[in-house]
Amino acid sequence: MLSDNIAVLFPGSGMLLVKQDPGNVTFPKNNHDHGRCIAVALDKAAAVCMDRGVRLTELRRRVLEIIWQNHKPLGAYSILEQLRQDGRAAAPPTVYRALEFLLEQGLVHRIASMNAFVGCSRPGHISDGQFLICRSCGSSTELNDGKLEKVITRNSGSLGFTVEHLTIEVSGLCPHCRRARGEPAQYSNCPVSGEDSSGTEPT
Amino acid sequence: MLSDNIAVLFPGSGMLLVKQDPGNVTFPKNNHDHGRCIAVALDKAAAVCMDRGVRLTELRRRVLEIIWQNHKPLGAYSILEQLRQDGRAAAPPTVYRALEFLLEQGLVHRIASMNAFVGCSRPGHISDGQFLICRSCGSSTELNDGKLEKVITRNSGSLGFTVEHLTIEVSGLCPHCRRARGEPAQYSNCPVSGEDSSGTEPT
DNA sequence: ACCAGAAATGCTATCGGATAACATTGCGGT
DNA sequence: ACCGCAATGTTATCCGATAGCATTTCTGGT
Repeated sequence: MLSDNIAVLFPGSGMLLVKQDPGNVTFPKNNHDHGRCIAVALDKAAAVCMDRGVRLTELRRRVLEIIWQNHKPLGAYSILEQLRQDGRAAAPPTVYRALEFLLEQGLVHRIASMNAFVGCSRPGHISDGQFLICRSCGSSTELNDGKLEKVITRNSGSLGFTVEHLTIEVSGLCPHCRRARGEPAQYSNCPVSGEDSSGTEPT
Repeated sequence: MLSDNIAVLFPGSGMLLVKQDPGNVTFPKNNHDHGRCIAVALDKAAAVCMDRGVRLTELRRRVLEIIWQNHKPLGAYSILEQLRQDGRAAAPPTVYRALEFLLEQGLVHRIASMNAFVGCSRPGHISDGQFLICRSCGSSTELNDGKLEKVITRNSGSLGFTVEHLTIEVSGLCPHCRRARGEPAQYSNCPVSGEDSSGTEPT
């Protein structure tokens, strides 16, 4: 586990010490200090960009800030709308180019199942991550389970398939929404039954 | 492993014996008998629908057939175009309603990362499946790894998250395309390094 | 300080993906 | 034959994404 350092930068050194996002250690709590999430994310982003010699322009920074306004994946046109509310001239390419940059730098993730974008909780790390997305409140949590990625890569490899990119998105109910519905904690209420495992190598 | 039975139907019994899709036991070969894939898929679909008392209309059947013309996920508007080439009146809702039906019956899958649709290799089974999609040739293979689903469900559950739907899509290079590029078999050329596993319970 | 080239942004247009709302057709049961 | 409902046709509209080109802004070299 990482220690509790806040974004510390060693420019040009290729080294970067970052802090775990407090909102993502578990599922984001309704009452967490989200201002801190934003501040940390923007700090980390500045650090990563400086470290890599790329430019976190005002537009890009602002788009990142908009995405980080909460933990819910946000559509490109919602971002566009907010840019316009800033009084800025903006068209779709404005947003998509900023997003392209942020994706390249690993500062945001694209949630394919929603056509939306969410802040990366571990910028600077190269990983596609896994996402738990609540269908009720829309919040998402990023996991980075290296073991899971290895298992998939290994099973794919046994079929001769070379993995380049993983999309793993889980939709369901987060603990808060489940509790709000009076449903008890449970692991078994999943329609995805594990009835077999054909198609993959036995482990 | 299932025996090699071809689609056998017990109408109304709730039981259905189906054959493994020969094109999907491994990654689809370039020279496999795809006509058989199509015939089997359409037979299975008819069986599943009869079994469930739902109607596989001519339109729905045709859309399924179009999707099964190969193992490459197909966009809704490509389907639309082909329907029109049939001389049929068609607009987007025509396609999307047929797709909605086929998805509900588990006859096709939606590939979120491509906004496209592909035939289900195990119709009648309830599973989201996992997909290996070649970025070079576009072909996809469906896996159904119950263990993988269980691991994800369990890890999510340990965070209090109830899983309802899994999206697992892997993009990369299929064995045929990799070979065509002269790249040797390998498991390690994956940018998704397993550097850690923060965010999930240790197993 | 200036200039040239490159990077970033502005802008227009267009395409693909998806759905809402309502009209019409067709099928099954009585 | 009639009714009711499921399925399809039709129109319109919205969101997501990108191509292509013009303009501005930044950066590095002199």
